[in-house]
This record gives sequence, C-alpha cells and structure tokens, in this order.
Amino acid sequence: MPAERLRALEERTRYEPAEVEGRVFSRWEEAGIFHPEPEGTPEENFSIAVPPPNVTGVLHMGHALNGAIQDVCIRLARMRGRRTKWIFGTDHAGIGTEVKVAEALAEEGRSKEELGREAFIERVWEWRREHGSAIVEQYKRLGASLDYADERFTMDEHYQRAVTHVFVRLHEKGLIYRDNYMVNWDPGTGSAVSDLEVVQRHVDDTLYLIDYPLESGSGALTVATVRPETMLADTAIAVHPEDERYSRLVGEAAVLPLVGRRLPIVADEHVDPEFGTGALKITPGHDPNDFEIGRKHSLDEVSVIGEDGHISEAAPERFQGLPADEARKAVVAALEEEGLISGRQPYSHDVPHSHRSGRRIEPLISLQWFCDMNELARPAVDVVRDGQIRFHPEKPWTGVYLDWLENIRPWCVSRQLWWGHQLPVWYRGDETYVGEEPPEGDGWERDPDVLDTWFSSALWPFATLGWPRETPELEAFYPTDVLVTARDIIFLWVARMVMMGIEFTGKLPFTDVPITSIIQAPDGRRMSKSLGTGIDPLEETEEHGADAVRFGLLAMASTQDVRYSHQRVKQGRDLANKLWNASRLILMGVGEGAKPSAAAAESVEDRWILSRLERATGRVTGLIEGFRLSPATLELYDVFWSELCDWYLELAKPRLYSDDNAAVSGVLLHALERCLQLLHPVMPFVTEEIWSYLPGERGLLAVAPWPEADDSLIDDAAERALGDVIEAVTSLRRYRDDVGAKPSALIPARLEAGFAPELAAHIARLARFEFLAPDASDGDVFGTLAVPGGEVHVLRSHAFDPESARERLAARREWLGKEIERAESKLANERFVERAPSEVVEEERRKLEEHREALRRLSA
RNA sequence: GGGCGCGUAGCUCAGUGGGAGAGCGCUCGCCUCACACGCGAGAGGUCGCUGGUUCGAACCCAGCCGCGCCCACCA
Repeated sequence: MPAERLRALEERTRYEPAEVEGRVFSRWEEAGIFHPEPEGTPEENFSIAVPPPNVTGVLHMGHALNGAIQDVCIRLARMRGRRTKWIFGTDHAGIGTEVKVAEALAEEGRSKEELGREAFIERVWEWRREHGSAIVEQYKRLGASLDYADERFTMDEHYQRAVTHVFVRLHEKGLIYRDNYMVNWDPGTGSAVSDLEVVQRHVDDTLYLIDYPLESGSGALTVATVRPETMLADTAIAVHPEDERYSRLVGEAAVLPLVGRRLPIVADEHVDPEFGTGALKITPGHDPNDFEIGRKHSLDEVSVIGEDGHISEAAPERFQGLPADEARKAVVAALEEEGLISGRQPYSHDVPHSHRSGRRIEPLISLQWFCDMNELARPAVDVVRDGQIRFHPEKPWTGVYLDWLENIRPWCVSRQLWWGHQLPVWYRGDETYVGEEPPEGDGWERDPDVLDTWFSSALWPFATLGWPRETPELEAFYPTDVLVTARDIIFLWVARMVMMGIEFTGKLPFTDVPITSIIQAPDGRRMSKSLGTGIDPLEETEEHGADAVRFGLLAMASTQDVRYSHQRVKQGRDLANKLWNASRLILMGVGEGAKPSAAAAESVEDRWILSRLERATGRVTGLIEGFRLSPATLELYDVFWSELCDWYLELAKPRLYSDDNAAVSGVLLHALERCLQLLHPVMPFVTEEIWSYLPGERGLLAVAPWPEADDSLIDDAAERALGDVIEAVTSLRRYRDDVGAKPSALIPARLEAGFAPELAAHIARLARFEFLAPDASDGDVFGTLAVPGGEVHVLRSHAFDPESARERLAARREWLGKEIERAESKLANERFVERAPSEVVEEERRKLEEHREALRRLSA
C-alpha cells in the first residue's frame, strides 16, 4: 500500500463522507459502468426505468427513498454480472411546468398570453436548459447508478413521435374520440382534468330548499340543493319511481323560478326518497349525476356557467357575467324576494377540487378528447390476476389495482394548455383530420390542446428506448424488470403503463412492482413545502453522508406510511464510521501479502464467523430479491456490527497481533470483503472507498461479484460452541457488574464447564477473569455461577467487595426461581405434553433443567 | 356509502401460533493499543379493548374503540 494511503488509514479515525463521495462517484462515472452497450437480450439483461422526475423538480424524500430502492436492485443485478441499465430521464410535467414558467413571467410583469404560444413554449425550453440539470446532479449525490449518459425527456423529438403514433393508432381503433361530455373543469388552470386529478375535500355548505311552482298551479314541488346558482340551468325535476308522495306528479311539469322554463317531472331510480324532500332538481349541464339522468331521459342540456367560471348568456340577463359564487348570492336573494326559499340548513359534504390548482372543480359539458379504457384494461387485469406482474407486497396492492381497472371509465386526455404534446388533430370546417403528419391542403387548423402529461408517461418504459423505432436499446432492455413507485400513482401511471405496454409492444413493460412507503414528517404530517414540514434529503446527505441517508431510508421504510426518523439516518452514519474503523483494524493489522481466505479454517471462531456470514448472505440475498429492504438492511447491520465487530474481531485480536497471523488475516480479509460486497448496494460510497484499500488488484466493488451463499461453510457445531462462549462471557460480565468488580481488575476463578482450552482463554480474556487450574488450592470460593456446560467458582479477591455482591446475587436467584415455576407449570399441563410438538416439549424440559442447575449452583 | 392499513418499551418502528425485539433515549461502569458516530452491563412492555378458536395467541377469527389512507354520481 502506498505510504500516503497507509497514512490516511492510520490518521483518519472517522469516516468523512464529504471527502469521499465525490471522488468515488467520479471513479464510477469514468469507468463507464452505468452505461451499458445495447447487447444481449432483455432476459439476460436487467433494466429499470426511473419514475421520471419533473423537469422543474427538486429531489425530495420520495425520490430519495425510491431511488435508493431502485439503486439497490440495480447494483445487485450489476454485481451479479448482468448488463444493467437504469433508464434515466425527466418528465415535461405539463401543468406543473406551465404554471411555474408563467409565475416566473408574472414576476417580470408579463403574461403568457402577451407572449403568445410559440414564444411561451420557447421560454419553457429555455427554462429547462437553465434548471433542468439540477435534479440530475441531485441523483448523483445520492449515488444513484443511473445511465446518465443516455438521458431522456418526454418532450424529446423521438418521444413526441411515439406519443403522436400512439394517439393516432388509438384513434384508428376507435378508442380515442371527441365528444361533448361532462368533464371536471378546473377554473384554476383553465383546463379540463381527469378523474384522477380530482381530490375530494370536505366543505361546509348550506343546503337550500327551493319551491318550484307546479305548472298546474296547484302548489309547488320543493327541491334541495347546495348550488342554487345552477338552477338557472335546470331542465327537469326527478323523483323516485316508487315514491308515492310524488307518483301522481310524474309526467306533469313545474315552472323554473326566475327563468320560467318548463321542467318535466320524471321518475328515476337514482333519486333517494330519504334525502331532502325526495325531489331532485336536474341540471345536466353542471352535475355529473344529472348529466347521466339527463341523457337517459333525453333532457335538454343547458350550460349557464362558462369555462371562465362566469354566468353565461344562457341565463337571465341580470345574472350574466357574474362569477359563480356571486351568482349564488344573487340567485338566493332573488328567490327570497319571491318567497321561494322554504328552508336552509347547514350541510357538510365532500366536494371535488383540482389536485393541481386547489380550486373547486366546476363540472360542465365540454367538447374534449377521450380515451375509452375498457378494451385496454382487460389484458392489464389478466396479467396481474395470473401473476405475470406482481406487486410487492402483494396485498393490498394487487386488489387496489384490479378494483380500479375493473371499474374503469373513459379518460379525458385533452388539456387546454400550451406546454405538452399538441394533439395531432386538424380541423377544416366540418372536417377533422387525425394523423402523424399534418394534412395536405390549405385551411387546416391544428387543435390547440395538448395531451394529459400522464398520456406520455404511460409510454415511458419503451418510448425512452426509442420505440416505435426498433432500436438496439429496445431490443436489449425492453421489457424492463422492476418498477418502483409509491402507491399514489398506481392508477395514474402504473396501470396505464401496463395497458399501453401490452397494447403497443405486446409485452409487459415490467414484471415486479414494489410499492414504497410514503415518508411523512417526524410528527406524522405530510411532508410538504407549504406546511414547512419538508426535510431536504440533500441537506441530510450533506450532514450525514449519502450512505447514511440511504441506509436510514431503507431501514425505516417498511410499511405504507412511515415517519421520517433522524435516528435511523444517524444509525447509518454510525454504521459507515464503524465500517471504516473495523476496516482500519483489519487492514492495519494483517500481515504483508495476506489474502482473503475462507478455506480450511482451523479455529472454531473462524469457522463460526464463516458460517454466520454464509447464513447472512443467503438471508440478505433472499430479502432483497423479495424487495424487503428494511429487514435486509437491518440484517446487514446486525451481522456486521453485532457478530463481526462485537465478537469476531475481539476474538481474533490476540492472533492478529501475534507473529503468526496468516490464518486469521485470511479470515478477517474474507469477512471484510464479504461485508463490503453485501453492504455495497445499500451503502455504495463507503464500501467502494474501503474496497480500494483491500490488498490485490481488484477493480471496482460496484462490478465485483455478488457472493452466493456457500452451504458447505455452514457449521452448526461451531455456531453452538461460540454460542456457549458468548453466553459464558456475557454471564461473567454481568456477574462482574453484579458484584461491583473494579473495571480493570482480573477476577480469579475456577472454570469447570468443559470448554476447550482455547475457548476458555477467550472467555477469560473477554470477561476479564483469570481461570486457575481446577485443583488450585489458593483462595476461598466466594460464590458460584452457572455457565453453559458447567459452572464457575469465583474466588475471594481484592477485585470486589463481598458484602454488596451478596445482595445483588439474591435478585438473580429470584429470577431463576420464577423461570423454574413457569416451566414446571407448563410441563405439568398434560395436554401440552401430549399435543405440542415433541421438540417444543423437549426444549421446555431442557430449559427447566438448565435453570434448576443454575439456581442450585448459584451460591455466595 | 364501500374498501384498505395501522394501534407492540419514553420515541420511531421490526416481529406475525410455541420463552417479547432493534435503533435512539434512559441508568450504571469504562478514553480497554479500530471506532466515545465507541465499549460493557442493565432498567423499561397486561403487544388498543372484549370475546372466541387452540395444549398454547402479540400473531388466527368476531365485535368494539382510536388514528390514517384509498375509492364512490345522494343533490
């Protein structure tokens, strides 16, 4: 080892991520290991398409967790020798980006309307050139081994062609169509949005009871509504067909107050006779239910609220031009004047709001483009139902996915925005043209709308690889293997990728879908910028290191919702430091020319750690393969810290520091090497850094082989033997504490338990006892305690004070007494002895005997 | 309205039919020649409540209470 590196090893007693991470990342990038050549088949290769972050985005905890999980999968596959591609890119994020750039414009005192469409879009591209790379750098800070050399964007020219191609094909199949239909109108963004972009929020409203005079002049029909302003667009009244109160009125009509329109009274099952008065005003133009009822009964459709949120010319003149909420007041006032409000009551209910703008959704009839999902959904249901695509954990996500797809509804795909994929649709008079190339001839005007962002996202796993062209990348890496996401976009994204993947490539876009936790603020609230509850993963990385953040996130995230735990990240930081220091111990201690070796271990402790490592290797591999990363991470922590550091390193020290340390050096290097390999996917930086200090020419850890568990090294006898040693040491250490022994004093004692001499020596050293020969006559026996296989007679010495020792030992005896009682009563139960499996009964007998022995022998 | 998840040590969470676990925090003792981001030893829990199944339940079943999420066209 060069002197300079040796000095670094000797001097640095603390691992410093800030000093290491940039350097290590550069080594990976320079080696080009993140960018695979497109060769081989998708079966041999391994690929994941990253959920594309928004170009406008900054890395948040969700990305960090999601990225850490994917990187573990990618790094595992890469170490297993598979050609590995983690497809990278960003999403143009239609509404989000458009709003952001419009806000920037507003700060300059300009609006996008002033700028005009073309200049505005150019402005967005400019914005992307300036800010679009931020997220790239942020992923690098995390250590994500994405294929940065092949970055994609959903607005790339090729990607746009893929989107257009899909739209045109679906239109040809008749699945995409234009229709006047009830949509969710978002007054905030001035666009229609899909059902999935609507969130229900609780609203305290007033329920108004309004009298509608009957046409016959004999009385009135009272209806209940929370939106009196929509009455201006009423075209009927509905009652339940079996509601006897109203059956005689069906077929007659009422007169719409303020307007004078004749409203037929119809019967419809949808009406709940229990609610309100049992009579429902029907407003097909502004209510989704009423729209359906209206179509069923061929009612007129009147729209009085326009896309601008104001009352239109279809309403009486005095209301025209008012914003909807003011129109409500005006309508109520007018009705009151006529004495037609017969009641009002507070009413609290859920009301749809725009997920994007937060504004209350205005349901209205609008001419939009829709995609019929029924045909696309069917195969997407089948592949999940028969297990070709698997969610992890399977429950409850499989059911969630299937429920949604089995009740799917048409998807409104057009958006009244500028930034996005403009519809490949042209109009000329009554003609409509849909095609990948603009139509021939003059006078065509292109539809100004763009597609829902999720329409292009649905093509992500294959459009990023060049589809619909038959590119080498597509040949080599599609289908991908794993798709990692949180539950909130299972419908928006996952389901649609499955549908589009099957429809257009004939293949499943991926086979495994691990669903990640959603990280909440430490107090259990949502992490959000506006609430001020967000925690910046980059700040955490700066403070504790990327490995610490990765470890922490992976360790804390096991269930659906999890609170951010600073302690877990610190645990990761401590682990990185421990790795560094254990490595220093080993690397500074092993002899010149030592090589890792797991063969022919002579010492039982060597066979023990080798066996433990093989078991851990198998368990960790299985857990990662099952996407159970939290237990995998904690298992790694445990085997490295609690077994290797706490026990094996201590057991190995005497031999390591002796002249003849070749054998132990081999085992130590093997153990270190193994731990670094196993920990690398979780903590890539610190492991790669330490790897570079290991002896021999060995290249990058990131492409070193992943260890396969070797059962021939499993050694039950060694594990039992060391288990006894550990128990004996712990008992003796506790005894030291119990009797208040001086920390540095050796306690003289006689060990009578049949331990091999080497093991007895380990026990003595680790517990700071001095074992005298069994027949040694020097000293009085102060007391006795049980250890596995026998007992230890402790001699009187200056190491502790006998008086206080006696009191403390009484407590121990009491505990043993209780344990004996418990076991006795269990074994006295005949049915337990009869029916429980014999090994369970045997175990209980063994424990009883052990405790009886311990109590018999514990004396003072 | 329907569905799902959660309720385990002071905190954050594992465990999911056979003696209650981790990290942090706490107590006691240690600067022991890798690490005080450390070492050793401890204290701390009627595993939400009530019934049931079982020789045996934190774990399975039923009901209840509390918290959260998703879906849904009762105005």
